[in-house]
Amino acid sequence: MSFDMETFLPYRLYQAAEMTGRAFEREYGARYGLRRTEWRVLFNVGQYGPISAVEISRRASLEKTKISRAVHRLQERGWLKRLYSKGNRRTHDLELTGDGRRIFQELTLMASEFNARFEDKIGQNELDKLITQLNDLQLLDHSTPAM
Amino acid sequence: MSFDMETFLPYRLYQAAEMTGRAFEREYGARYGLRRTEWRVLFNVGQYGPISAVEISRRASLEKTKISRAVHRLQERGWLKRLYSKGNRRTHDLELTGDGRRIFQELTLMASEFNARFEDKIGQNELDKLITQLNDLQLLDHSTPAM
DNA sequence: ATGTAACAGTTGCAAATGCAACAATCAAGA
DNA sequence: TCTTGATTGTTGCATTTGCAACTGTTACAT
Repeated sequence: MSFDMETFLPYRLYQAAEMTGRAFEREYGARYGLRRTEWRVLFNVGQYGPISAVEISRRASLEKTKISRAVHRLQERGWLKRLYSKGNRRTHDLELTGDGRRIFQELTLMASEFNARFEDKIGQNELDKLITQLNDLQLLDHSTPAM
Repeated sequence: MSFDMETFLPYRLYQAAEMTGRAFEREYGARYGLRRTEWRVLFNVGQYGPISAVEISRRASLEKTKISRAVHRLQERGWLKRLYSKGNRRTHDLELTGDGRRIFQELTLMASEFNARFEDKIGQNELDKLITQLNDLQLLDHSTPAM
């Protein structure tokens, strides 16, 4: 009876993710034909690449089938390539192409401008604190089933 | 170059929402056959009902087609009913049935237990502040297309 | 009152997603 | 070596979603 849904974490976070995600999508979506899954993969490869799909999955909490499909599409566009050089033939690392890096730079610029819009609304300290706490949350996620 | 994706709000929030949402889903999903959209609607009707679909859409940042479909399914299960009593025939309020209220109580119990697990991990204040700010921004955003 | 726009809810359909199953590869012990 | 189990990535298929278009209703300006 005393429970207030507005304090319920999954509900709140979904709301916030939905609002910010859609807002950002309106900006980049018009410019590039990028889906949300695709820029998430692109960002990960851009920032952490060369990196494998599984590693992206772990980092970004993305399902591996999503990644697999996003990689194919990004590859078709020539923004991403696979590195088969490793000894392990189950996996391969992913890396941005020249075009991919160019898009990545533009996107990160948009992203930091987007972030900046909230910084003065929330206050840098609160934002930093929140992000740190969200990072800690990830450690609690032990049993990712099919990812 | 100085941009760190881990500070990017839509990315971070998506991760956190995904992690917590899935974790909670593993608990209630086994017990009831509820999808995420459905419990969101159920929660809103339970807490704010009688309430219309549009009002839920505004509150919960849920697309109205999602709500429409979720309402149909919840109605089939007998957890939710429509109130046609109002003068305005475009819309109607939604309300939980007796069964619906029972489920709602069980779910809110699970939800507050779930929250309790994270209480010391995340600052409710920061999240509250963020959501409030996001809500304020959404009011200025008149171009929400189909919601 | 009448036409026009806005609104609430629904539906059609293409696209995205989730989950299980799969093939290929590797690891590690009997 | 051989076998069992894990790992990585991919596909098949059913379900869910997003977006636009639609119906029916109301508001509102002229």
